[in-house]
Amino acid sequence: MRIYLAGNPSMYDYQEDYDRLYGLAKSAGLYHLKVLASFVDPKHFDSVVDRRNELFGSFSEKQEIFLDSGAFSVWKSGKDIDIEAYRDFIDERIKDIKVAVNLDVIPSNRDGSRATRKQMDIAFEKGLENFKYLSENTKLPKDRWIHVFHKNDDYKYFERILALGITYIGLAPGQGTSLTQRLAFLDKCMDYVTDSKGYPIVKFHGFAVTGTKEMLTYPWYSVDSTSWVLLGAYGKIMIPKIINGKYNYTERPYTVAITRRSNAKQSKGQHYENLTVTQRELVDRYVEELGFKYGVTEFKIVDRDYKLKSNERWDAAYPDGLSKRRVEIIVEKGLLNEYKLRAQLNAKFMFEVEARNKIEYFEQKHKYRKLFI
DNA sequence: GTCACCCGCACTGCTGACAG
DNA sequence: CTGTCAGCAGTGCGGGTGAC
Repeated sequence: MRIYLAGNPSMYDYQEDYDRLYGLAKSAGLYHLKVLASFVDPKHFDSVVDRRNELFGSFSEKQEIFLDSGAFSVWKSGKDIDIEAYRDFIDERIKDIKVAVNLDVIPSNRDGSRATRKQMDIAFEKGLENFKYLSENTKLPKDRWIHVFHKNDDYKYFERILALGITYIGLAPGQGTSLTQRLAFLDKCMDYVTDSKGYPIVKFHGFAVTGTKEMLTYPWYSVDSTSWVLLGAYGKIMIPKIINGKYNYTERPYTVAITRRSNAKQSKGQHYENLTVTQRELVDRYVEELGFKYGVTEFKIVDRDYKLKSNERWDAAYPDGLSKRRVEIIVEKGLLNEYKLRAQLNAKFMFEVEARNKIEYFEQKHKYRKLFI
């Protein structure tokens, strides 16, 4: 399974961040840094390529970019994507694109009402037309185009998709739905993309498959995940469980909140400061082994109209609700005060999952959920 | 003709919602 | 956490209007 890192484009603003990320991927035994970029944010795509170029020279195989068309988010904003612009974008950057997502047509109405069967059929056919157009009119070969099957799509569409010889299918369980619903959707999809024994018959990609549970339950060819950045943004770091004295990357990791501003501090056991001495030692060891530092951060209360210095930032709330605010002073950069560093540390977990979660894992474990129940 | 006032328009900046 | 974007308020300018 390939894990494409999705998420905050500003992760690639600085070379040192890219270098550290690549270093961590390499330390997990991976040869490629895999990144998901979206057509709607060309700057993201280009800065990822620039950073790679700076590290390895003008062209290198050390990176794979998964290009998302962004059809869903653009549709949500009420706009349309120009298919010719998408085609040109791809041809201009063909060297750096490993795989691209078809410009799918979203069937449901923007006001949230459910589309009729007829509207869905039309949207599906339109999506297939786009697939045909893009795979025939760009330099990207057909087997590197993904066609997406959405949460509310009719399962009969799978037969059409497969009959057209599409060999890479995206499964989109949808955001905001519960884990149970997501797993139910994916179980059903497995009837179409795997054989009777549960082995994949085509490649399939899991869109926004963020949880370890989903990642490890199905024989994905690839997934994309934002959890490394998001957890980092929420002030958390991912620490692998230790089983028989070794780090384990097939179980859900501990997520430990470490920032002093974090609200998770109140919820029991989740915050670094609430861990037992032994647990804390394990976290410290992991952080140190990966070459990260906690850093030093201090707080002070100031007037509302205080002007921040370059090493300062506002803390979330106004402590007295009126004239005063709290400022965080970054004395030394580290995991405590830099979300990018936390995200990088979290990416290491992803890299290790990917390095271990080869197809053999599924063969040995005899795959997907249905068989476990 | 001059002045005060009003209104529309473009622009700026703030805020909240939302996504990655 | 950070960036983006829509929506809204505030500002400032120019032109039109009416009172004197």
